[in-house]
Amino acid sequence: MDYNFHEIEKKWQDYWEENETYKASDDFSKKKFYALVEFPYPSGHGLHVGHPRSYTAIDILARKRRMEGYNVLFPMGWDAFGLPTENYAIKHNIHPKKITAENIANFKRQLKSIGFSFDWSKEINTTDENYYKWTQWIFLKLFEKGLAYKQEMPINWCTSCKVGLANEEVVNGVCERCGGEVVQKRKSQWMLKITEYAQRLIDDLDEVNYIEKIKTQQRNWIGRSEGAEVDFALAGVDKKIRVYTTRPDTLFGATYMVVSPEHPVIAELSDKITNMDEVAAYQKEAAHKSEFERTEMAKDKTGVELKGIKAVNPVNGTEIPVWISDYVLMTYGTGAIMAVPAHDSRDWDFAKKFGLPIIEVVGGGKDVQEEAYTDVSEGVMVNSGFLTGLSVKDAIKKMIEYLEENGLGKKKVNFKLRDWVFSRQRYWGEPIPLVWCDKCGWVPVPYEELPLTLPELDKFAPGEEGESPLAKATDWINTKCPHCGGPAKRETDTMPQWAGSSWYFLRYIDPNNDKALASTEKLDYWMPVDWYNGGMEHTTLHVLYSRFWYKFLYDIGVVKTKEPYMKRTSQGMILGENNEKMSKSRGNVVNPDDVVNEFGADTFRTYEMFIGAFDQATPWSENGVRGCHKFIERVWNLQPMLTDEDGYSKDLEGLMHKTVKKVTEDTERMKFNTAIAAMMSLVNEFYKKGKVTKDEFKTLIVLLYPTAPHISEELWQRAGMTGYLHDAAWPTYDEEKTKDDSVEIVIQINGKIRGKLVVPAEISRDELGKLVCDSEEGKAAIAGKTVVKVIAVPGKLVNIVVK
RNA sequence: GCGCCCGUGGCGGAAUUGGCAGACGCGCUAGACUUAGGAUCUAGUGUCAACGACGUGGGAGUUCAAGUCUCUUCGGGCGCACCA
Repeated sequence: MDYNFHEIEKKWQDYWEENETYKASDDFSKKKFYALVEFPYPSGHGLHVGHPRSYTAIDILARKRRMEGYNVLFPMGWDAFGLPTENYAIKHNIHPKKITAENIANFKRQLKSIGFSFDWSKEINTTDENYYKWTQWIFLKLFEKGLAYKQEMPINWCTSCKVGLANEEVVNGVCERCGGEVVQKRKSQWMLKITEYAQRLIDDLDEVNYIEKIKTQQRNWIGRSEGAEVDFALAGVDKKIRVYTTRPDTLFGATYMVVSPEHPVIAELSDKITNMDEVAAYQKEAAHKSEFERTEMAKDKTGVELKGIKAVNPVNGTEIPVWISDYVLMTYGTGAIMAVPAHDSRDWDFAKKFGLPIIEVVGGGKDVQEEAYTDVSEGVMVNSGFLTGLSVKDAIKKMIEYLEENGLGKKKVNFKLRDWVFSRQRYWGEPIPLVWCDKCGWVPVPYEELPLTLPELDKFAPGEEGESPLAKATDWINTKCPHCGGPAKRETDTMPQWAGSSWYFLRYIDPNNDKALASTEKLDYWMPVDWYNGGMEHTTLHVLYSRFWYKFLYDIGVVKTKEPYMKRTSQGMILGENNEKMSKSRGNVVNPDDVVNEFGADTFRTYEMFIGAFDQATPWSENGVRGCHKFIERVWNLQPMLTDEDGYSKDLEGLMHKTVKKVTEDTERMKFNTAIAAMMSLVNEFYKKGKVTKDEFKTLIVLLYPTAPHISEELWQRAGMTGYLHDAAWPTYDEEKTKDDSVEIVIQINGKIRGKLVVPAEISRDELGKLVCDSEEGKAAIAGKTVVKVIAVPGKLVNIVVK
């Protein structure tokens, strides 16, 4: 009766597949549970041990929900458009479609070998024409509603991928994907107006149950701030410069202005500016700096005064100089600021460097000539005319009222979030279904002509200047305008990888529908996703983008809820044995195939969950894997200890109920490591006794089933239980029976442990105190001293304070 | 620089509301068995000058009682990074 996991795991994987055990039901009268994990990008490297950490966790929850009577949808698919495949295609001159198919086959084999309870009948692939037809459909809807627009603008250009990047894809000034240098390049790009949804993307976070860290990151990324726009007149010129400030209260302390080097006012005033050569040189210098250099330069401020120009402070009429500096960004606010060096550290640095005046307007801090006073929660306004004496909070309110009454400015909310750069000059992505007609402008490809499929090419590399590979497909490009019938050209840009993943969870619901992205009936039943787990790295990319698309689909009536995901959790990273990030170059990569072959899928799954706290990074340990394998084998070897007795034996009844409670609760809290520890302890108890009743064994393997499904099913069958384990119900526990009749109480004297006493569990505070004081241990401790106080905590301890 | 999280044995990590620190696993030690193995079972395993004392990065504080709360400091991680 050796534990032959190869045989057992194959047997049950085949059984589940043949019988479609985990197929979601179309019975919409049942309560539903939509469990979702991020679908993988099928790279050539195969599955990483990090993928199964997320998948096993949600698989455990999906299996538990089925046992609790839910109709569960737990699907899987492939996010298969993307650069690595395309780069491989370019290098080896193989069609990306072919590479994608091979990679998917490998991923699928690996996932199946681990025994996840995916409903494979719902499998999707973002590169399927019948899938991206609907990605294109959503894009056309966005275009129709004015949320997609083309604009010439400076974009983040990855010099290595030769592709434009969204702001979200630039990390520390380098490409998020390849680490290549990112420079600014002017290009005409398709943009999506995610900014129009900024406020709703913040507000509706209140309605969902994401872990707090994710909510915070989303809020920070959207970056809402409240303040005011203020117009500064220019002396002797009929022109105004508008600034945005979150601190209108400090307006009396504005001693100069700064506009960004790209600000249009500079060109408009070029005949008034007396040092235009110097200014132009600075503009040129700023334009040549890459994003990386601009952030590197953060320490030392540079700038040039616009000589011949003076602005007028609207509240006190003072004339103040105007400067240009690249610390002011054209992409935020109005591209111009009022500088208050006394209460802003950046302005302070600039003022000190260029000898500009510093006027204190909020009192109560240190000398503003020495340091900017920015934390003004306690401050009171000084030198500020009608604001003097007010708190900062009241001063902000009063100043906004004043500005609005006098037509000098108004209250304004700003966001850091920028519109989403949606064009990629690449082959392996969804073609943007638009046509350029010289007469009609941008015309959408008619819905009935979707999908607009990729043209067949034999070379996939982008042009040196970054033009799309599609630009070479002349037969494909030249077409007729759907509107006027005249000659027209297709858009050659494709969509970014985030397009397909922004709505994939909707397609799972109805993957073969050719009339709609999914039927309304099915969408209404299954949405929203009940529990979504994935990596932290997708918080400001995928999660934000997909929430935006979902809200748009809500607005046009496709879906009925405001938010796609009710709950979002995140797993920690699995590191190499040396505590470093797993990577080929570090030589510390663990291949899931090797673990499954040597120890089996059940051991692999158990270890993935036992490795450490689910949300924290933890190093891999082969000895840890062996420990879990030993546990699985110990469960197997309980078989000869099985008795014919029914029910729980008297001495283990409490422990059985406690274990059911612990595993049930810990699973819901994603404390998988402690749930497994509880099962290990239970098995240890069975070994100590040398026997286990049928019902005790049954409870154990039901609890173990979500974590280690193959061995559990096998043991269920071998023990002669009726039916199949996957049809069994999740065990219940009796709260009363989890409580012991008597408990051991710790006796403390002045906080030090001096003894222990077993007392009845149900006992009042007073009784407990008395009982302990009257006990031998208590008496001994008190002897010869005065009792000052007795603190009794039922079920825990009694602390006697003596003198 | 700002914001958030984390510092617990030789290691991974436990510890609802402040209430026996170190569950569970690894490793280590000893024993049993034996077809001699990376097998299995049993027992032990925080530290020390050891019937006691000390112990959750360091220092202070609140409390009858602190890993848990407060302040401070050091170390590590993540996020944002000139966002006005």
